[in-house]
Amino acid sequence: MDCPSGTAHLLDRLPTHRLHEFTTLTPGEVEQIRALGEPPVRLPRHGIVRREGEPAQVLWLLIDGWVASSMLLPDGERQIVKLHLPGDMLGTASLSLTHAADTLTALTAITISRVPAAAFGQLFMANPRFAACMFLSAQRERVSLMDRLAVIGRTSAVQRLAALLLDLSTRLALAGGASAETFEMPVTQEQIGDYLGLTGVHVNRMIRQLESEGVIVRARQRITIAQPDKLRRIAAAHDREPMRDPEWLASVQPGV
Amino acid sequence: MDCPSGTAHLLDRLPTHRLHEFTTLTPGEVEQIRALGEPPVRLPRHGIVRREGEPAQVLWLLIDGWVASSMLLPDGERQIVKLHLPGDMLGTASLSLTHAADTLTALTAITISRVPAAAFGQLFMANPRFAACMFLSAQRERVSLMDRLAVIGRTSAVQRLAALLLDLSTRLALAGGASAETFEMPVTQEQIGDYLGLTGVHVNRMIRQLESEGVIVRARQRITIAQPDKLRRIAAAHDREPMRDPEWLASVQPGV
DNA sequence: CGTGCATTTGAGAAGAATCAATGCCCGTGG
DNA sequence: CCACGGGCATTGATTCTTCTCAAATGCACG
Repeated sequence: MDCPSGTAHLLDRLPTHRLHEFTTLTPGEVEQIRALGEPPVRLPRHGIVRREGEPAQVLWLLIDGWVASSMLLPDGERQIVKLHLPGDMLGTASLSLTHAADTLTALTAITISRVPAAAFGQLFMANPRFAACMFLSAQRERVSLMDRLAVIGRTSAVQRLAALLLDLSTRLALAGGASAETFEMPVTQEQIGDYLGLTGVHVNRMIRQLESEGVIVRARQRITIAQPDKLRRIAAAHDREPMRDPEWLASVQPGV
Repeated sequence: MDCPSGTAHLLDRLPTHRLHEFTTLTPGEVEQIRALGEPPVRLPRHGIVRREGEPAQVLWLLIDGWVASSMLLPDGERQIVKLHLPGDMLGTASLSLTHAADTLTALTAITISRVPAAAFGQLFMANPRFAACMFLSAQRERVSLMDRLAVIGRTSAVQRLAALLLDLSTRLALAGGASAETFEMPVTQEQIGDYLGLTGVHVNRMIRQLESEGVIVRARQRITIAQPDKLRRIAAAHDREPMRDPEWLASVQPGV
């Protein structure tokens, strides 16, 4: 309709599994969400989607590639707060602020579609089912952050690494359908350190430890979880089951 | 109307500053929210509001007292994920799950009012302004957790302690109106440790360090921040400005 | 076939945990 | 009114994990 750039078709590649996490949205609703996005844009690795401190009234749909959400501390240290995979919405947390709290950096070449907060907000106010999904999604992200807090605050370096590997494995499996025992990890060890609250050097030692114990196998940045059970035993993380179709959400009929 | 217990009037004491964080709700809307709550109940110190793993489709309004939201790790370690103050809603993150992720423990004697998720959900679906406030509130909590992740992952023990003291001070100030340079901290040093990812012993050493440097003064559990600027310099935390009245939220008229 | 980023390895230092003992405050019961 | 007990706070000595600094190696890409 109003898409001269010819990249709008890329939006069709947007993975929708995250949209159906709490209830199955209708095709019409999914289309409404897709329609929020501006024509997708590609960004190279290391490209910056937006920097912390910038105005926060925007968000993005991540169609392809990995993005890190990170925060800079005054003393120059960096904490990676979340690793975004395709299908994720970026920048939603900062919608609650005037200025963005996190920096969004492309870890690989990426394809994203920008969504103005106003457009998002209008759909939110107009479609309660969409609103409920976004609300529950935000709450689910809170739980993930709570889990991460527990991991970083209370577990050892190997445990943290194990938790990360398992988390990525399950999230990639949800996105791809298959069970992701082997996957690419397009991040440097220093970035893993920034994610886990460790130094890159120490991350290296922990990786080699898991490797030497035969728990994982590596070939370049491709990781294979050779002994999932052992890895789970090390990580000691919780299984979280999302609440699907709570009665109050299911009680409203889809608008279209 | 249907309040035989005689404690419903306690709901009038519910601090409402958290409800007006993103837009000023009408008195009618505030009343709708209050009406969600069942007659308030008191619980003694150490009382457990709900345990992790229990069904999650409930939440609570905290009318008075302090509550810790904590998670237990398989190896017995505890992480306190959030300290709730009066006016907070408890249990909202776990609404996205079938089983609660966190345990809610009374740190002082408390007064709370239970809200079934169904009642909350119905208001959410019926009133988009309420929904928007709850959504933004959840996103704001995410930002807080992100900040905490950065603090725990990337800063030293004193810095973490300083950040906690400042956070409590500002939150209490928001609740009470006054600038809270002096306040009661009804938590043991071990609980502070569980919150900061440290041991109680080490928390003690850090407290005494701040004390010996004259940054804070203590009398029992009463803390006075003697040198706020110095404490801020130590903590190196970010100021976060909430987004008030985004256009999309303001564009919908209050129902009543 | 360099050149530059990332990984790997080692040695020593620092920060926080652990273990253990002592002190303090306060409520309780004799 | 005072002795007693329990929960916290405080302190010291020691250990452990992780960081820091530094150097060497490896790998991909132009």
